[in-house]
Amino acid sequence: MTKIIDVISQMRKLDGRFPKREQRVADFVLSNLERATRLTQNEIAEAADVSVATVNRFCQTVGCEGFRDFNIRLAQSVAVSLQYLGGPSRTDSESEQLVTQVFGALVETLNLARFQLDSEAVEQAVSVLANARRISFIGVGGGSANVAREGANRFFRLGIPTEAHADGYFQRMLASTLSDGDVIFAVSASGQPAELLDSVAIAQQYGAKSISLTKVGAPLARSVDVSIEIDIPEDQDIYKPSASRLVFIAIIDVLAAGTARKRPEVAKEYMRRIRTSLTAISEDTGPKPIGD
Amino acid sequence: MTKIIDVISQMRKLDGRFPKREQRVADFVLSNLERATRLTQNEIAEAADVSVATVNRFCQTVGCEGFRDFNIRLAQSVAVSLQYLGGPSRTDSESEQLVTQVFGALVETLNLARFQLDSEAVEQAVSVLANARRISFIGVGGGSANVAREGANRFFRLGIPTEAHADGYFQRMLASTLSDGDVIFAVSASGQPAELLDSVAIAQQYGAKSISLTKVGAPLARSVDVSIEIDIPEDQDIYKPSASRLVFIAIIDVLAAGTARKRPEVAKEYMRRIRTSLTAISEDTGPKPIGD
DNA sequence: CAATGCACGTAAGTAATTTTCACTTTGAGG
DNA sequence: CCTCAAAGTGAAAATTACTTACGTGCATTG
Repeated sequence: MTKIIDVISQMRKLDGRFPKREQRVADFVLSNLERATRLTQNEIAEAADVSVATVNRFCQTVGCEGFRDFNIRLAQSVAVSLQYLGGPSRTDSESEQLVTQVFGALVETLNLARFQLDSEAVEQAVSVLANARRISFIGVGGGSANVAREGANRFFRLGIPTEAHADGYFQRMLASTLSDGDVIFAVSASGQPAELLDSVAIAQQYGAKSISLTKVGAPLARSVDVSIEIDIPEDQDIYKPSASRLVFIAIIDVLAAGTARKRPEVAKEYMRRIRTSLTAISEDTGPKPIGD
Repeated sequence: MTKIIDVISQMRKLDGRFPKREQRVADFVLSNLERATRLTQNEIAEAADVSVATVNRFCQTVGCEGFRDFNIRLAQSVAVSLQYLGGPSRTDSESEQLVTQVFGALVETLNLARFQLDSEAVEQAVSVLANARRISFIGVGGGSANVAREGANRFFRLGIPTEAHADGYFQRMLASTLSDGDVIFAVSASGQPAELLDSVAIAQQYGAKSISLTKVGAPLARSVDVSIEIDIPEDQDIYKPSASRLVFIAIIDVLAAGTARKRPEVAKEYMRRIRTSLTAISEDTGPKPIGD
């Protein structure tokens, strides 16, 4: 059996060369793509005025195993096509384009970042965070400060005392109150602010562990115990949003999820609930640790 | 019958609140999305170790008419998701898997949100924002307050005076100082906080325009001039990565990008000024993300 | 004008889905 | 602790859908 990736193209390819009655089926399906998706074999047969068997044969001609298979593949092809077509008979308005552009850029950047993430660093960071008695997130400047707040907002839900500060002086003072078992988590898109470098140095001096989330090769990255580094091409077009903050927040999410998983009181519930598309979509590799 | 946009999100939304046996089905399907697509009802029942009837009921619980319907919808959702998740990256390491999971979920949610965005509302919001003399972002609770800050952080770069407040009393007082030409922008995941509703009402009373970013059908949404509404699977589970905030921020990005487009000269000049004020601080003068 | 091969529909056979119904569990209120 | 109502569940019947086998007809070719 030939493995067909996209039934719609396959139908188009064979269009005109189907046996007479099967051609009728093809005609009907191709001109009623969305509707055909919801119909049964019988209904399609009736609509195209052919026998049920012909419809079934049509499915096989097209490369599917039978109607069941065809139906699923058609639904998928249609769903994918609709993405590109932006829905039935809808012209993209300016604002729709805007939305598509911005979201597209974000998704693209997220994907890019995903493959840059050093999983070893993530693992180390998670292990530090999971054992933290207290986590102080620091960041300066609107964006990074917000990411720091987001971090505090996320980790306190895991039962770890957290705080976030954007004030450079306060950060330094705070750092000097940390000690063994505490963690200082510095966020910076540039990785250069002296406040952060100072604070990290002070915290380390008093025995706290340090983690940074910043760009590749930044001074900050070199000064911490665990460094998570991302190189995101900042769009020079000022009208395009910078995706870096979003990526940072996504990474915070990853760390939080990983930490939750490591915390015993949380782990069980977490394991049951956390479900995301990718593990599920890519064929499962082994017995799952998840079960009720 | 409820109109379901995306069964996967729907399943996630209800995850944890299904009847016991149906939950088993949900668990299985969510962890084997792609595979589930090709299985029959019987096979799924067997795999989840429940009766066929339960599987069928599960489909209805999720908002589908029956298994057939569910099967098709699932196939479509999966197909769409696969588009954005890139190739099947074989990851063995646990932390790599974690990264993929979290990022995958985020991307999926972003994608979902994108098609929900009412472009007309976006257009209206942009036009209001572009003509604003001043924008006050308000939000309460960790997440929404952060989104509000993010909004202020984004729009002040376009040369519009902005501010963000998370304090309910302050919000109300602030609202009473607004007037014609000002804009109050309320952010809320739930759309219910009295602080926000009050503030919006007060601001409107004094002639300010109001915009809200919240969930579909929320009280807040009904009380404003321009409402941007999104229905994302609520995170009942605090251990799950919360995509909703990310989506909100993405939408803020869209609005900011749209607004920037409407006032090109102004925005450019302000961005330049901000950039120079930053380069004065750090030695690096090369192009870099504006605002740490 | 056979003989051959393909196309097609009918109908039988098989499988999957939906519905029904009776039994169980759960939880609220005595 | 009991009782009752409501909700959840599986077995099996009923329905519906899909697949296959088979025979007819039609066109092409030798």
